[in-house]
Amino acid sequence: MRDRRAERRESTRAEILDAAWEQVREHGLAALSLRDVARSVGMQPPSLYSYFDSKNAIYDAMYAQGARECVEAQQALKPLPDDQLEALKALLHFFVEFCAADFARYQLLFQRTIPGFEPSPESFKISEDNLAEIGEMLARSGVTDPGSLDLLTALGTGLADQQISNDPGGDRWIRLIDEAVEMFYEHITKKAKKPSKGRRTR
Amino acid sequence: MRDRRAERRESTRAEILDAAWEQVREHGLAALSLRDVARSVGMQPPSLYSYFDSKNAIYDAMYAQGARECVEAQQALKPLPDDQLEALKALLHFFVEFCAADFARYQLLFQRTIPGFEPSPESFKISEDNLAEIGEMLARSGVTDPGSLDLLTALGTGLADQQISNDPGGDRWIRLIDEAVEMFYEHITKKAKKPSKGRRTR
DNA sequence: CGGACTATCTAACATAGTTAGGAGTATCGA
DNA sequence: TCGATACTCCTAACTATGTTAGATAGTCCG
Repeated sequence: MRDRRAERRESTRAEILDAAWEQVREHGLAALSLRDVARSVGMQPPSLYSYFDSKNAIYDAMYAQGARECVEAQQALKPLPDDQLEALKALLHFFVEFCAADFARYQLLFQRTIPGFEPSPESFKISEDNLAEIGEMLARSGVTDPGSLDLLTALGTGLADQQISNDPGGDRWIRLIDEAVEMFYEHITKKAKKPSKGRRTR
Repeated sequence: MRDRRAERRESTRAEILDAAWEQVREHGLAALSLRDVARSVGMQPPSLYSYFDSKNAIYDAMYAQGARECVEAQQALKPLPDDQLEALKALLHFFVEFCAADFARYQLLFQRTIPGFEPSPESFKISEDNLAEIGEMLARSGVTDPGSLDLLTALGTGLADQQISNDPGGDRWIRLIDEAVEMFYEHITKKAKKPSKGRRTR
């Protein structure tokens, strides 16, 4: 049975990634040490290279893993409430809470923290597809024009960033999500009514 | 003249910091290499230790420098427009553009990117005082309650983060600042009119 | 059993931050 | 002016990092 081998290999890979996540959650994303990872799975450092081509390959696998977790968490949202306002609230809650749940993962997925590391096209595609789907969800919730989409994105990332940076474990910014979405929703509905293109204000 | 020495020392420190900034802007904040810095100022690596206690001490000095730059850029805003809406716009423009102007500086000041580095109390105080002053400015512009302040903070950091992460050199999110502030301002003025504490919506 | 494949090891290399200790030079008090 | 002091800069070396090369043992298949 050749599968036995592949299976064992895959499980060792997973073990290594688990150890890496633990490391990274403990000491910071950029502080990942191959030697410590190796030690914690009972190997010598060079042995890791049978499973990953480099340290960045490990980061890449972690990125893909994190992105897949994001997809899963997002699937759990479906079906979205019919009410557009509620749907938006649900989406933003999902995003902020996903980010706040794991700082290292947040950094890996959404910040350019590690010099020399960029997710591989395959890994990045997971995020990209996910983003596209969120875009569709938003479109179905009435957010169509690019500007509004950017604005909502900024609002979401801002809430997530503040939450995880300044109140990890708390809910200071999470509590603001509903209010923020209401503000945003009122704004775009008003904008839709009077599409005064040439801005006259001031 | 003992001053001569101190002066020369100070100028060498500045030279080192300049080299460090260049490094960091080129290769990423976390990729700062003492050896390269030393080489670029014409020294051997250990010689840097006459000027800074450690690599983190260099980061700390850079942090202080960045924070001071932030203070300066902010002073240039005064006097703020009397009109509250315009004042808020000016403040957010200042912040987003300050962030977008230098990614490495942004990371150093506003993200926890480097494991093991925390700004020293003295350096952090610069940021803190600055933040306090921004708080006052906002209060004078009508943003008083903590929730609204947090909301605006999230909006600002979100715009800045999206701008510098996804459109460096462009103005995609900068263009949204005015709209975002208008949205926010309308929201808080409306909230002030009917302070319905117990939320009844939904 | 023999041969291929694979996982793992040890040894070693380059580079990183950092420390120790010494050589040379400017500064200051007497 | 002279000797002591302090300071700057150096070389050498230590530890830790990611990574490569090459050898060794174990496992699977014909």
